[in-house]
Amino acid sequence: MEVSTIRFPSACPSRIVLDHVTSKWGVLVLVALAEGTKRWSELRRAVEGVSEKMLAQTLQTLERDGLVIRDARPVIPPHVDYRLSPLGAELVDRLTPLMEWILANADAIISGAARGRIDETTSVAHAQ
Amino acid sequence: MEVSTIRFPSACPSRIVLDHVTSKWGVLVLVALAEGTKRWSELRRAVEGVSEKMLAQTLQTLERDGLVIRDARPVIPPHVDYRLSPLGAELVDRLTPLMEWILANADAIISGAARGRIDETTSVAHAQ
DNA sequence: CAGTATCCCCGAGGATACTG
DNA sequence: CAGTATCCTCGGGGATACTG
Repeated sequence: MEVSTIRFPSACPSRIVLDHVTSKWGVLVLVALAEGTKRWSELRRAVEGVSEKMLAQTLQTLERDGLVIRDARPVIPPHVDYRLSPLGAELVDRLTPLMEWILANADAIISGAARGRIDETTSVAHAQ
Repeated sequence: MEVSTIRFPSACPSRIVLDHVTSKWGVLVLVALAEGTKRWSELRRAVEGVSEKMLAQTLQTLERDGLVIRDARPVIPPHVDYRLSPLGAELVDRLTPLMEWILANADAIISGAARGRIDETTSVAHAQ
């Protein structure tokens, strides 16, 4: 269970990728695509609250990073599909457990019940 | 491997927690604390590039969420320790695989080599 | 349908100075 | 040492309008 010191030097590609992935909409888009290929309009609905500009920007970033694949079919009306690349799928595999944990624990955390969980392992903590 | 539709409704506690965790410094602080208890000054060094204001703010948010425990000892000079709560440790368990993956793949992603990995599963993709 | 193009605002976040 | 307090900037991100 030793994590052996994960370091993120500040001027490092890892910081950039971290920023892309943890950008406001990045995680949500990636998770939405975990279900499979989706069209633009489906994504807009799946990622509740995202604006057109932000969806476009997020998708472009993820595509440039090689995490998402854009498949535009030259028909009228336009038909564009987005899906995870193999690399993106790997990433989402690591993202999903995190998302499920957050969904499962969010209510307790926000309601403040989390402080009740500071049990045996805690003693004099945060006397503050 | 079916993820069975993870949904994040926009007006939901899960979005708030997600924002806290994926805040610019949230992930980095949590990962830094994965190694164990750390003092303020150690965190400042461990989380390279963080300002005092942002470190304080991030720690306060994480503490309010019950993910981090603050242990202030009333001595002079002041001595304050931060560590993960049991809940925070659970979260970090899900965070660590993600961070390690990002560290391992960041260079390839940023350099653009990622697009080379679009192999057999891809065919006509992103004619762009 | 699937996007750009613009304009604009607010607040996340940085720099600096100060304190118990 | 471990923080506040204050000021200020910059760009993330929203609203709206337009297009192939």
